[in-house]
Amino acid sequence: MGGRDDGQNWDGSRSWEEDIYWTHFQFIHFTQFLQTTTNFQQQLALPKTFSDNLKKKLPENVTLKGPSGVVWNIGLTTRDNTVYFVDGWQQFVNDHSLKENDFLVFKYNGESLFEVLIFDGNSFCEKATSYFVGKCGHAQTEQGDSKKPVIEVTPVQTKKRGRPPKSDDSGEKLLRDLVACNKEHSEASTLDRIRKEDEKKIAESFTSSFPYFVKILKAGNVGGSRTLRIPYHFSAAHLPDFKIEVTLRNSKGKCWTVNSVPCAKGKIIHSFCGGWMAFVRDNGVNFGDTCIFELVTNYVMQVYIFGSGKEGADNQNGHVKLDSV
DNA sequence: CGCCTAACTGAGAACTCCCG
DNA sequence: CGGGAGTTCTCAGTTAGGCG
Repeated sequence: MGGRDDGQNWDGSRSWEEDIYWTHFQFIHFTQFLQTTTNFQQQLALPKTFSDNLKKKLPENVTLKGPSGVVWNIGLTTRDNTVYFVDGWQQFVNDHSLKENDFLVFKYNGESLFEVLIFDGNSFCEKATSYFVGKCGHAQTEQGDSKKPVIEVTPVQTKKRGRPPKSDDSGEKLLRDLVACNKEHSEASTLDRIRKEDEKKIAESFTSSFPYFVKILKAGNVGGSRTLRIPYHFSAAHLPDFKIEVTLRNSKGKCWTVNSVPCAKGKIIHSFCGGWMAFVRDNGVNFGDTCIFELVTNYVMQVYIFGSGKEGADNQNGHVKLDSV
């Protein structure tokens, strides 16, 4: 994206392709590198090409939506024909711990919303912590009085089903307490909503040419029944209606064999059981951790583990573990 | 709009295995 | 042989969506 090397003319005459792009495309993307010479901690200049084509449509206040789904209200100002993010931008920078050489990808929806992806300028990979801002106590929300980020309240899933946690369940209560300790916005969301939203966001942010599913582990997955239910659609699409052995492989290449059993009458809904606990133990997986299961070949799954719910004391420091084990 | 059913999930009971 | 750990199976509960 953004590659414009064909010497187009930006002083008023646009090619028809450009005209269609700027007038008809629903989403416009651009990137910005953060350089201390541009004083990015205080403000961020929008690309002139972008603002020249859009500035009449830009409102005075816009919304930045970070990878975590949390949104920030940002004020715009124009100086010397350049549009800047100003009011609220500093908060966004602080909350995401942005530093020099990081680069951001903005997706503008044509109204007032910019969705932002954040990349580390050294590793050229996305900043994993950006997905947990505002959820693990990382965001300094109390600083910004009127510009506190807020959890965007959206329908979680088109098919949100399942039993809510019992109020007196000790395991759930423990996890609920842990989450409450680590996040600023705990009052607004039920544990299930948070979990489903997280699963959805992680699933959306994770891309693979292989089929995959995301699970945030509950206490029962690593204790209790010591099983892991595979989502219906994944089971139906990729697994047979009989018991199989699935190989789970971590990033070090170490493998575990896990029994995958269809556990609902007449339906292909698999659960991991035999061998699952060995995988949990050997990889130090705890409840609250997020696992991505990527089906790389027949019954061989690459597993990525993101620790988020465990070791609450660690997370209070703002260090979100991102270890694909 | 209300009812009904299918889809989906979590929880835990029941069962099996293994080790001391 | 008993107890604990691990595995399998079933049930209860919620909700989206179809239908009258």
